[in-house]
Amino acid sequence: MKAKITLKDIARELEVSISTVSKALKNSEEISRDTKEKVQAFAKLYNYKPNNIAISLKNKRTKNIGVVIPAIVHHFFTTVIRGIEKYANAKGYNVIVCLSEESFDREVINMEMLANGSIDGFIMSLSSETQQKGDYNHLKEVTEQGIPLVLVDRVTNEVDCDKVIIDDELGAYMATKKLIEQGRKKIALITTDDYLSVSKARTEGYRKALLESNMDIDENRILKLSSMQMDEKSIEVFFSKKKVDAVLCVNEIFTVFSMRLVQKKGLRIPDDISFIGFTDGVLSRYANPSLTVVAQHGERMGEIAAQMLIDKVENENEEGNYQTKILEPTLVVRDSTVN
Amino acid sequence: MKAKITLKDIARELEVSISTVSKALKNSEEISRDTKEKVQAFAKLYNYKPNNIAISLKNKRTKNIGVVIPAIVHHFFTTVIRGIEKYANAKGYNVIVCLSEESFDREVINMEMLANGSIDGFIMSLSSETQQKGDYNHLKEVTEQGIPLVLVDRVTNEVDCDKVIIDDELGAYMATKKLIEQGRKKIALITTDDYLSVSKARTEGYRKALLESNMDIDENRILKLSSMQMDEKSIEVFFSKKKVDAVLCVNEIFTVFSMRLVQKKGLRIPDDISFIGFTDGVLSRYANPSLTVVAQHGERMGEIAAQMLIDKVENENEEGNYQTKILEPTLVVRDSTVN
DNA sequence: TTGTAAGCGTTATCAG
DNA sequence: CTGATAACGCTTACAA
Repeated sequence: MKAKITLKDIARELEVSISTVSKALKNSEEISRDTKEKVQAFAKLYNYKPNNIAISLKNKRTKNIGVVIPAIVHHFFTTVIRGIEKYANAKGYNVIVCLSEESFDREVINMEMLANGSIDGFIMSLSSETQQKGDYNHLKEVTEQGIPLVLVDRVTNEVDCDKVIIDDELGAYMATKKLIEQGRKKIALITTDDYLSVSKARTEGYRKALLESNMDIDENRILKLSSMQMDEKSIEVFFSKKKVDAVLCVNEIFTVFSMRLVQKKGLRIPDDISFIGFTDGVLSRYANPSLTVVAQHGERMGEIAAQMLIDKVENENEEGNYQTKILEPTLVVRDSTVN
Repeated sequence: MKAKITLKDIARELEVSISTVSKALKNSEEISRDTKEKVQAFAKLYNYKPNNIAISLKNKRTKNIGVVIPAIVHHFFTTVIRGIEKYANAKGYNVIVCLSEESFDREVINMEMLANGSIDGFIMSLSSETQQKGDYNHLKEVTEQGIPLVLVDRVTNEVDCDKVIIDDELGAYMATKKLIEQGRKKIALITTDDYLSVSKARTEGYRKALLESNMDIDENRILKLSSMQMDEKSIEVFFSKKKVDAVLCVNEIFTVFSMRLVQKKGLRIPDDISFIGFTDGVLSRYANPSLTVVAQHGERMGEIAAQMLIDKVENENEEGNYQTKILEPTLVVRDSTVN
């Protein structure tokens, strides 16, 4: 086992000073061609690589960005991470991922862990428990410390920082409009509790589209479920009681589960009943029939968030002056709606 | 903006030395009750938290573990990460995730980036390109440097280190046996190129089960696809040409896609044709019909890997002496097979 | 009981 | 052209 070699080691072996080695490796003008060659050759031979930690301490820059998200077994978040990784890596940054698992406490703990010097900035999406509590002190603290923060998808107005979201209201509006255009009269909405910022916006888009078409909103056709776990029972009860000819769901899983349910009852999709979901993931693509969805462009969101963050990290002058980037959702039409 | 406070700041304000502050905060016996109280109160007031980077430099321990995986938009890897996070966080470690995106070069770059002091150890799963090339020098290098490494799922014999895998051969064997027991005679296998360690093992399990039941192996019933992208065309061609009554696929996507295909041709699942896939993810759970799968217990694998790694990190004495943990797969029977 | 100093690996400033 | 020194923030012998 050959342990990592340091500047000191090189200096000792070559009988020069540490600073000479440091400069030589940086190809400094100050150092003679001779010495530089000697040092560089030696360094290459022993595969010298500067120690990141030491550099971080010196520069007060870690080149790490902290990502705190509620869950990772969700296709959407997975694409966001991918986008972040892509941009961050290209810029020489590493991504430290922490999962809050929808828990407020875990979110706080993770942030504190990272805020003590481990990262240069945060990208995060709020846990549902945090949104429910409405307690954002942990976010305010990091921003007050001057650590840049970018909120993605699940955001709040209570914190001043950069944000990247998609226009969820518009997405739901587009989807609902689509269903109306296809002549659907009884359009249901399966969503989660309103404290989730995105669900709330989607519900509004749904209402807006109905109102605009002079269709009345039947509150009985709106099913609100917990965002924490999959509540299959409630969905079953819902479909056994309500007669609807179209359904908009706020995520893939609700949609696919519902589709299977109504198919078992003998309904044909999209002939008897249409479905539109949110998130353009594998579930949608490979469902049977394939699912029409509102695509959220998670990867793009991740990239933009990373870009905004790294911008702030590298130009600390432009503090304040926060932006909210709103991406347009896209309707991806597949077989669960009439074409 | 109140920037982070350091020991130095506290020392200056309280007019004591830095080491006194350090000791006081650690409740050292050496320090008088008075001073300790004063220092601790002040520290609490200004919310002092030690700087992780400085501590890392001092201890030569980062409390970070590096995870390099081929992809994140794969349910299986996602569960592995979750398992790693769970154990690592409980032990006070952060997880730095890097994606190789199935590319050898990205794998190498990421590892080099992290190996220069950013992490205490690696958990990784080989990219398919790496397995194809068979070039493992980047892994050997880190182990030679004394950085602990745990390989997960996609492993190689060429590198001496801890490993966690599931018994893929057994999984495929169990699945195939199941199909045979149900009276299936023409069992197809949809897999990926053999250089992927897991695919190879699964193919062997499939063969073994057939041989054991004195069924002959029709090579035409084995379809090998690229592991890099989803090759829908080939699957379509395959099913248009072959008559089979059961299919074992090495992942969820192949399975679900195939199921939809044959359903469109009017076949009924599982009456006319049965399906078994690998990976117990959302796709399987919410497919129609729900999918019988070989569960790989990714989360458990992640936890075990994290445990093995942190063990090695914290007891560097027990170097060498590598183990390979082999988990048993489980057959999760759902509706795509006769029960 | 408190403080000084060295060290972790680098870089930057300044003197030689 | 080269090297000593200080500094980043912290810990820990060792002095005082």
